[in-house]
Amino acid sequence: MDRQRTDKNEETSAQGRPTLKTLAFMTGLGVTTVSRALKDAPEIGAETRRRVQLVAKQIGYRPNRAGVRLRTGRTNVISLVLNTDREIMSFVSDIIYGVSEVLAETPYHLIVTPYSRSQDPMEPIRYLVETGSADGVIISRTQPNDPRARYMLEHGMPFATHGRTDMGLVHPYHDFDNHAFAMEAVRRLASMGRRRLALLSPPPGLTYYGHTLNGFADALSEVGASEIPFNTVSIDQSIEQIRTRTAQLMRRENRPDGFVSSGAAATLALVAGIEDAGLRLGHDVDVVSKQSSDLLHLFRPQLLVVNENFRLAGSELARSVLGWIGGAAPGSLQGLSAASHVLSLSQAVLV
Amino acid sequence: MDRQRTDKNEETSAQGRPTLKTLAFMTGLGVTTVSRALKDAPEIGAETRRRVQLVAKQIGYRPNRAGVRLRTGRTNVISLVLNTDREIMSFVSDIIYGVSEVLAETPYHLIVTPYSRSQDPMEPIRYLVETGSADGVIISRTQPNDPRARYMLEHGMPFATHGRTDMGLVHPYHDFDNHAFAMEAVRRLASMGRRRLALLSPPPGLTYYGHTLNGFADALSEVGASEIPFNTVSIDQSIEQIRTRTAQLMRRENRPDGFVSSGAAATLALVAGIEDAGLRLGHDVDVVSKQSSDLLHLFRPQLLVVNENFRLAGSELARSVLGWIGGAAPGSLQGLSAASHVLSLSQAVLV
DNA sequence: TCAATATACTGAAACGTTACAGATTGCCAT
DNA sequence: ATGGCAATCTGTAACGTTTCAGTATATTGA
Repeated sequence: MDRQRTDKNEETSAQGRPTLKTLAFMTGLGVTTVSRALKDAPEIGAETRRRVQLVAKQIGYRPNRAGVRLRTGRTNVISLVLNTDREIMSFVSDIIYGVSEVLAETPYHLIVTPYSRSQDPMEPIRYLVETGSADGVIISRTQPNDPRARYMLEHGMPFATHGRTDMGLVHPYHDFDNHAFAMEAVRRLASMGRRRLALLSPPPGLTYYGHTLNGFADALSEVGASEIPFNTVSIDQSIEQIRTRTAQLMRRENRPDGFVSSGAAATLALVAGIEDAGLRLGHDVDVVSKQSSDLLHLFRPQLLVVNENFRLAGSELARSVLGWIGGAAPGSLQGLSAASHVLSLSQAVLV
Repeated sequence: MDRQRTDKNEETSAQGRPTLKTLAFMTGLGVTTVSRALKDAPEIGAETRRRVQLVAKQIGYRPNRAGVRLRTGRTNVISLVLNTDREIMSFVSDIIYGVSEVLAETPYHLIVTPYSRSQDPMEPIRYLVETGSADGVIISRTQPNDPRARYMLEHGMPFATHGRTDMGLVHPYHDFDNHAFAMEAVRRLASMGRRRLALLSPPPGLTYYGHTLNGFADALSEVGASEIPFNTVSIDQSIEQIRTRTAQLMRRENRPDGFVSSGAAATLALVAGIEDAGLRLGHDVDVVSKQSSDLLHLFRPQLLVVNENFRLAGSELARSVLGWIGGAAPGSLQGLSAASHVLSLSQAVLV
């Protein structure tokens, strides 16, 4: 009996880390009271509440995530679902930071749930919903009729999409105004005297493909320019594909004198193709490209750019999911980033 | 008493998702037996084991993470700690995918724990260790004397570092052989007749800064070339900084005729600076650069590159942490990626 | 035949949290 | 006095898992 290790309440001895029981012992209260005092429940006396919170802060109490999760089902996790193959590099990095920025102020952790080419995009979503591994989900590469969004809506999993859907269902999203981008781009090219324009489009299938195409078409008729079809490639094709197709196109009789490109990496390939055909940027042809980090003007000073801020998108998406989880109406959590005007070298500073 | 909802074991009614209790009911065994059967414990009969595992697979049983975590303390989480400001875009995206690839085969989730410029790099580490939020940690931007590594070692938190330390402590790491890279780069430049070489170095403070400098110096003396000091900038400075400093350098009397650059984005700025000074790449000066995605040759075909595979690094790091968690000796979980030979345009294909 | 022993299984307790259903106290109206 | 009623506080159970300390049955050795 030298060691009273048998004592069930081992408050006195070396604790790993404080729990509600520790706090209860220190304050002389019951764990229930402590639990409630910490979350500002109304039936706790004002002084008790303050006292408990003070002690909790002093000893650095942090609720045990597993305990909370087991009891309540809340995971305090937001999952970002990413495609391993096709996702843009800067997108991944910026959006993660954007999301993190918002989550940092909250008890939420960010878990990254990847899926690869070979997998059904639904698979990670089903996993998250079935196992209840997250309180909210952020997805990208959104489609007009997106089964992932439909599924999560049906199963009551809060989520936000990067890009809009078009299924008549309402859910939070954040989107870049690609319609406006395409229009601005065409207008700019037209103002420079370009009349035969081609579009290096987003991947068909994604919603913003349509937005971009429409903006492009709307502006074409507005300015009275004509389209040179270039729909054999899109920005998620390989560098080599884009480059050779562009070169082919530029060697044709009726070649474009202006391009609108929806992706920065693709623009590198596009310009390479143009130059392969012996043509000069800013002379024979002009290119307006979206970019998400301010590097294109280093590549070719003649490039015209519109900046898309993925970090902002990440923050907005995070705020949206949290909002939905917090009970806000999903319809009130939708946002569109306006496309800036087209910037040339001297103006190109990422917002 | 129409609804026998009061029945404590509600096995019969609609379950949310199967638990051990569900399995126990279905098999007619106790939960303990089921739990053990699922993890191939020796004291379970062979047939029972098979039967339980079959049923578990059939109904898609997945252990509840919160339950396991609460009981055992194991989180089944690996945390990737990233700097929000300075981390390279492609690094973030590739390393995440590399890690994910390995974790996908396991019950582990990947959580991203960011920290920003304003924060102490130790803060996220302390958080992870104190709250026990992860079973293993991956850190980057490793320093020769790295307090994070020391802290985790002291507190028994398994981790792996991207880059080596130099504190006489042994822990898993994965590193790119930057010494070899610098040597190869210098040799190549020398073989092209370049004699006055400058180094656009990694950020001082990080371990691979030293490795790179040593490799550079070793090769210089090997080939008998001389160094033009260029230590006012490093690759994590801003594009503008690098560009203007480079232009300044290139306007000097004794300017370099060859560069070794440790980062792709920095190389863009470097080349811009070179051209600002009116000099031509491949003519007045040659540049060997590391890159992690195969874009530099689109930028300037004359660029010489060495590829660093961050995705591979991510996989290796993940494997290392898992290995350590699994009980392997930390000293056996260290790896070095050999630097490939310097590639010119025609050869430049990312491994 | 009996005990010893191995084999195959089981119930109860615990991890830390929250929700439910009380308890205790003081105060007020009756 | 007494009942009623806020205002505060508390014990117990439960979430799903693993571990501890068993129990029951069959098998063996004497």
